Amino acid sequence: MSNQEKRPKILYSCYAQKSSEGEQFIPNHSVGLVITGASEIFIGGEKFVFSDGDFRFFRRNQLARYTKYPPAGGEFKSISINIDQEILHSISNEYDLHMQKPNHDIKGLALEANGLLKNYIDSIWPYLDGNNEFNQALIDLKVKEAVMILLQTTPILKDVLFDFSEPGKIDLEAYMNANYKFNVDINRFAYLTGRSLATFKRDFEKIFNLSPNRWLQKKRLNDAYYLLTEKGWKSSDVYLEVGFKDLSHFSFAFKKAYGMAPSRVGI
DNA sequence: AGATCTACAGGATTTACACC
DNA sequence: GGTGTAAATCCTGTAGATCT
Repeated sequence: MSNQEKRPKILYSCYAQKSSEGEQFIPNHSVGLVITGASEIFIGGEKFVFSDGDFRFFRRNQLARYTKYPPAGGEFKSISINIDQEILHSISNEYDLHMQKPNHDIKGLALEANGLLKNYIDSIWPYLDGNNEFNQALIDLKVKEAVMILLQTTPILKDVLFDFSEPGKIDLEAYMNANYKFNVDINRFAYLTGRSLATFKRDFEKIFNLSPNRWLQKKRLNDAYYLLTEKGWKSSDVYLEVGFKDLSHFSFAFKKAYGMAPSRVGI
């Protein structure tokens, strides 16, 4: 029951803001290029830095926190190609390619900027402006081409690309403590820890004695309390940092938990 | 301006029940 | 036992109003 969301397979991003931060769930393997600007990406304790002309690969099923920096007076530009499971399955069947042994060490990779990749990206350009005008089969071929180039230039990725396993039942306590700041829904946490929604909630209750959302909010409010009292942050800076989406709800929840409004706690 | 409160839709949790 | 589903209930996220 992996929830397939509709996202374009070939994506051109362009940001002019001073620096943009965010967090994102990466559902599919992706390969791409930073055209101008720089980006920092944190995935599972690892930090990746990419800038102009760097090719990169990211493994699927990961939570990432990123910051994009446009060059002085310019825009951050990048291209990424989403490699979905369907296409990988068909390549696996067609060319009899299979994973030898699972490689979980690779979360992301800087790829060598060779001629194959450069020419491939050049050939992608026509696909970027005409929105949905392109035949799906044509786009699928381009994604397929990307996979073949990756296999040719970076053979170790074979054990990542053709790893079709779903996330196993991993240690819930460790995973949640490492990733609770990601403001993603419970369904996703359940999938990423290898459980159905029902089992996830039951296991969660056993370990933490709280339902997932209550525990998440307690954790986040705890962090907020620390930042407000020890670090002297303003509540308008804190609420996003700890994973709340809205200042009004943050102050409401905070007051309910600590008995006073966040702006009064630090004093 | 930032901070707080209120009301409501939709998402999350609880409860109950069927399956193996 | 452990597991998935459905309905009722509860709660969070959100917009807009109000306060400081």
